[in-house]
Amino acid sequence: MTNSRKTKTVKLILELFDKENNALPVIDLVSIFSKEMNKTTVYRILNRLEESGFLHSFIDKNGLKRYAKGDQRTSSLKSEMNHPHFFCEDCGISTCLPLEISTPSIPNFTIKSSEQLYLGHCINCQ
Amino acid sequence: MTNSRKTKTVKLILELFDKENNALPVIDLVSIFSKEMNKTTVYRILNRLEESGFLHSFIDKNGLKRYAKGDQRTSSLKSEMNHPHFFCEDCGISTCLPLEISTPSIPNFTIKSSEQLYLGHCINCQ
DNA sequence: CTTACTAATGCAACTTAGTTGCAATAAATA
DNA sequence: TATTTATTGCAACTAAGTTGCATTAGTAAG
Repeated sequence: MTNSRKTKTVKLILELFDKENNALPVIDLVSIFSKEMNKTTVYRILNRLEESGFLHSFIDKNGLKRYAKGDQRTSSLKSEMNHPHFFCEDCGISTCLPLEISTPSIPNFTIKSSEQLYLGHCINCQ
Repeated sequence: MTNSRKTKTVKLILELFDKENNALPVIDLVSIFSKEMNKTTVYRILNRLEESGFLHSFIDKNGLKRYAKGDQRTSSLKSEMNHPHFFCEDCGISTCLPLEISTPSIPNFTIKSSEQLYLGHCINCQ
């Protein structure tokens, strides 16, 4: 955490993820904070928070980048380590799923990691 | 197959996928065929070929749309029905993996389908 | 509590993937 | 061969994300 300054803008984003359990698209965060900071700043802060392990990201069904809290790389919690995400086709929310991913072994391929996205309906959209 | 004309451009794309077993990004197809057809045409033909079930698509790790042959929805081949894809982090090729996907059941979620992408190294990049 | 250093920000301009409207073209079929 | 209309080309657009650079503001040293 050497090269990391607790600026006002960083604090705002950290506060939001403190209470936000879903994975949010960057463009949504840009508009949420459009009054407080520039979109470039949002992109760069998210990038840094991912590098430092506070957030992780994935590409959703629409090709949009989403961020959620937690470190997929170094967490000691197995379910956090490399988990699938869920995407509600009705309301568009996306969450982390507390499941472990089993990596298959396939001849001719060396598999290092995976991205798994489950699509369907969340509890509010049944 | 009612509303589908065998135009020169459609034939070119069908021919390519006839010998292409990997999943190709649309932008690559656009540049491959830049002499033969407009990029709008490429997008629209791919769209139609997916609707008609000749191709299927997914979003890759970079958020780019890729197409590969085969129908994920109605195939009688189980491995073709809803399968994971592989993405080589070295050379960027992407292929379908002949594996079945097991959909987990999770309280509060109704899961309809999934997108699974495995990342690593292909046989040429070991 | 100043000063100096430099990470972080804002802004504007840019890139890249993908989309849209519309007039022109060319398959299909009658 | 004529007619119908799916398909195409083109140009202009949208939307997500990136880059360069001058300015601002955390932070740590004095």
